[in-house]
Amino acid sequence: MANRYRTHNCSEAGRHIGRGISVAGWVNRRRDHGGLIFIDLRDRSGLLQVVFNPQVAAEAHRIATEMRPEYVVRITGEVARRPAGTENPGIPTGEVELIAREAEILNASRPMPFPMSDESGIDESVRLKYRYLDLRRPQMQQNMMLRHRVIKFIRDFLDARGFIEIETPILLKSTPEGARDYLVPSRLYPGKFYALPQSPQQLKQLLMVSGFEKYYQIARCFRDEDQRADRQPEFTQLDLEMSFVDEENVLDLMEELFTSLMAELKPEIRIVKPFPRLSYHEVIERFGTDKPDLRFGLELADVSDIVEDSEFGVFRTAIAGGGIVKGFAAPGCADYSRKQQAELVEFARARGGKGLVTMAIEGGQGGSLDDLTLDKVHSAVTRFFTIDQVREMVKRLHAGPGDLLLFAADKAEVVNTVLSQLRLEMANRLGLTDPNLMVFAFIQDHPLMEWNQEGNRWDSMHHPFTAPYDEDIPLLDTDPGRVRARHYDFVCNGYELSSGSIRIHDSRIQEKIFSLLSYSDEEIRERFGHLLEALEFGAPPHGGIAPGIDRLVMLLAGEDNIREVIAFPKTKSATDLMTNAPDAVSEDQLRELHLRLRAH
RNA sequence: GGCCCCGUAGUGUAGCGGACUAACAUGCCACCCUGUCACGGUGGAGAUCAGGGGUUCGAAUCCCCUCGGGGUCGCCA
Repeated sequence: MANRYRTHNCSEAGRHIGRGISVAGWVNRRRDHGGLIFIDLRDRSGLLQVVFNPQVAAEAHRIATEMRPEYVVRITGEVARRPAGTENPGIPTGEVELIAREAEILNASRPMPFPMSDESGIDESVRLKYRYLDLRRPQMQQNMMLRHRVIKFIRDFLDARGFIEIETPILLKSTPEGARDYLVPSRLYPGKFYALPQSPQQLKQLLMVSGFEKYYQIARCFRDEDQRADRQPEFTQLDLEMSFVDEENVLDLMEELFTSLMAELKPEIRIVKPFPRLSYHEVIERFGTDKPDLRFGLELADVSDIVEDSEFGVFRTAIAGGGIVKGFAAPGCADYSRKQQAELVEFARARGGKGLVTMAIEGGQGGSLDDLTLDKVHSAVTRFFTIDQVREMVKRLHAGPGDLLLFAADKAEVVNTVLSQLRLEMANRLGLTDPNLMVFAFIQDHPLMEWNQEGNRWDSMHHPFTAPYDEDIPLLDTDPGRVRARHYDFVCNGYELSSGSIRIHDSRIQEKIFSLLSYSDEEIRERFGHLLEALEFGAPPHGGIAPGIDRLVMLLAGEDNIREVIAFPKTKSATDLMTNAPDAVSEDQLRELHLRLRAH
């Protein structure tokens, strides 16, 4: 698009040698030689060197002396091949340069609060305060473009398969279960509130009742919970729902979508096909978490049966108290120093463990277990075990000489939390987290409900609309904890990318679930009446999934927090450092909304 | 809500009880420089050491509180 500002962008210059062009952009760098001045001009497409020669264009040269980094300028001149020997192989346009004839400063700039080019760590609060400048940096520009391409790919992919994108409201009714809602007070109805969607869950099910059959939406979701590196108060999901499908249809679609997306956008990253499908119980057992990083082994193993009769009181007590003892082997780490091992113990304590038992097996890697003697087992607690017990443990962990064995003993949840994190830590230390490998996997067969000790009732593991397997339905009356959900998680490299399920389309089963969850008839009618009613008007069997876009783009971009792929993210404490939101509002605004602030 | 890490010129760091009148790099300003590309050279300005309180003869440095940023457990159907 040629206009009064420019005829071409920087990256196109190489194709117009010998011709006159105009370009516009930001001054990336100025090199003033007293006579000659060089400017690296930057626009979205890249860099182009501009030469100002006082003998070629005195006025343009004079203007160039006033230019400073990040000034916005327009330059007209001729594209020329650079003199032999002065080419710069470091930039794509390094073969050519623009000989300036005419220059105009469109806007000046104050000095930058932080460097645009330097990749070194700038305090994130400074970046967030000047986010519009942070986004000017090439790295952030790339992240945003990648995000755009991911979303564009998803839209094209689903459109080609007959999906319809439908927007759903941002102002909804609050549903107190699940995450904490963001609330919006109603002006017209004193004392009443809208809630922002935690996800368009119920709406997309209703769209299935409407007969759209294949729906999707790039949906903004809001959850008022504490933040993490991979969690923001508002985030974006690919929300998707289909009618007349079973699990395989949804999972196959996901596998096809993500396989083709990777091939198109990140061909250099390897993936594993077909995507592994593992049961919930299996991944908890093997990895201690429901979102395992499958790029490496270091699998956990339960050794409770081996050590329950050992002389080691800590293990015996844990097991006697209903707990377990699990461990895994860190290959080649038997030479960890006392201090390094103490670090690991501290790591475990910081994550809720009472401690950690380390056991170094002396000897070269690959050595035989038969030669193992207790004096080659270096641990503070070696004396409590027989050589047979140690051999069994080593064998159970698929370990051998040269390895460092790590054990935790406690309630199962604590052991799994500690060891799953320690597993990631050791993988990082051992360099096993390959950035060019993404292992997508599906986790299935979660329990439908879990017992809530404090509330003395059953809670949904996922949400109350998840269907149980048909064959497990009788268990709803006898043993609800054993009912398996037609639920699936989609995980990648230790992140939960997505949750989904086949939904309940039978109002009687839906009512039964609600009553098991200890909702009163009135609560059910009040909160879910519209959904139950809808299920009575010819609701088709349906199911869906909702991959998190932020986490996906984060993984594709090689970033380790989602703020790097969100244009204007909030801090860990849910504030916006640029606009200073949230902020107080005027008394007038409050009055209009029928609100009065409580003293704290 | 718990635990942990961080806060020193615009930016990134050093300094970790006295030699600090706070150093280095970069950025900024001025001057010099016609083939640089992280251009080079000379000179200069720039810091209530996050804020408050305490310990000490003496605090950027040690302790406590607060604020801000980050990580994590709980939480996130």
